[in-house]
Amino acid sequence: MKFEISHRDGGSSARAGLLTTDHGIIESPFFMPVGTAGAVKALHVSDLNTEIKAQIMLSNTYHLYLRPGSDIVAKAGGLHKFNGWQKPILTDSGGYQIYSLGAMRKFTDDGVVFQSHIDGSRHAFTPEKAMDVQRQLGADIIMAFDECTPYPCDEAYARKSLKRTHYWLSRCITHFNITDCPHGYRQSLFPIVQGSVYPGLRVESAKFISDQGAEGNAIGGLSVGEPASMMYEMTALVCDILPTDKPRYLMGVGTPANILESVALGVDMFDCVIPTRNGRNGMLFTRNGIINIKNEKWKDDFSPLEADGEVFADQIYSKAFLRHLFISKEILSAMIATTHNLGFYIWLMKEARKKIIEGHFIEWKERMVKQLMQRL
RNA sequence: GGGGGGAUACCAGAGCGGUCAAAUGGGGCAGACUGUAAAUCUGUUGGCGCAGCCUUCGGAGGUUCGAAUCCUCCUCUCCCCA
Repeated sequence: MKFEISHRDGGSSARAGLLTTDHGIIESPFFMPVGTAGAVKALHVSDLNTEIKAQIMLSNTYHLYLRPGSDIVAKAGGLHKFNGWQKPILTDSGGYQIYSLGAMRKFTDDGVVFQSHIDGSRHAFTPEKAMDVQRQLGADIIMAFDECTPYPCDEAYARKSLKRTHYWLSRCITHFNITDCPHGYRQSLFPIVQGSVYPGLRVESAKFISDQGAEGNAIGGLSVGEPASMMYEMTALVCDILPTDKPRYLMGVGTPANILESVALGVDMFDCVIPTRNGRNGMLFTRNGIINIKNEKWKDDFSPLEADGEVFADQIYSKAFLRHLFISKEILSAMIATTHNLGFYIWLMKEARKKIIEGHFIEWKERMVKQLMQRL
């Protein structure tokens, strides 16, 4: 994998670059649509590729491990062959999913013992296991096995957890280095900075992560309920320490505003379920602001979803029609909303990149943040 | 013609003397959702000067301290037999 920064914004830490993988080149900064179980919900890979023009998708180790099983995906020849997506893929290690299980899991220093949310069966994940499974799945970028701390989280626990995440990282790297991708192309391992909302821990973690010399670095444990200002503060702190010449990935973020603010801080990669999940629940992100398409006010608004939108659904469908589909619980409602929202997110990243290259990202960002987050 | 049910809030449908402004669904309206246990979940759905009051359970009377709940008549419905 290769990362080359071509442009830097004058008024912020934003940068534009190219990330090269064995499945293609990605223009940064970029957003990764989330396809938890190997598919972006309500979407064909052809639409993700041709219409939405996503450059990379994200998938999940935890989910694919439980179902259909990483051996099945490996037998298919890896996730790209299994789901038909030929561009780059990133898999999350499963740390976050297991954290989300709440009472159904238990962390130990060796790893995590958890129960499947599907059938309650018991499983154990260790750093080595997370590497093995991700080798089998065959994503271009794989993530270290970490513990995502909740918010709030007391400092003592955050410190203990951080120590564990760092210990696990060492084991991930060791195991990663003695294994190979069984599908004949290269994979990169990204470590994850933790430390909750404690500056001291974040700095310590960012230094430790930087010292690993990975091809890219991630910031985790944010956007878990803390105030946005705190998230930006931690992100800024960490970005100042992480290597400049390596891609930075802010995990799980976020709203259009969150993303633009973080791009300004020097983040290159994002993923979030908001455009897909909220889309399925009737929330549309548009260039003028946020729409709850289920609201009565749209019932006779026959204007297109997004007059200047680049995705076919933006032009073809009206707000009133999409509202009708949602109210009628038609499957197409989820497809249209997902297509629109992801199209919007990808467009937003492309615009951000353009503004960085032009050198006036920050002014544009200020204007967009206000505009994009207002409720229509 | 004879016999037997039933009429409850937008709809369906509980309640069968006080704890009922009235269960539960659906529908309506609104909100939430940030490395997806989510095509999910939550709130709300008679009125008002809203920790209280007012008007509601087909209509009109009546019994009772007190009725959606009991009695009488009326109206409308549904079912069975001729």
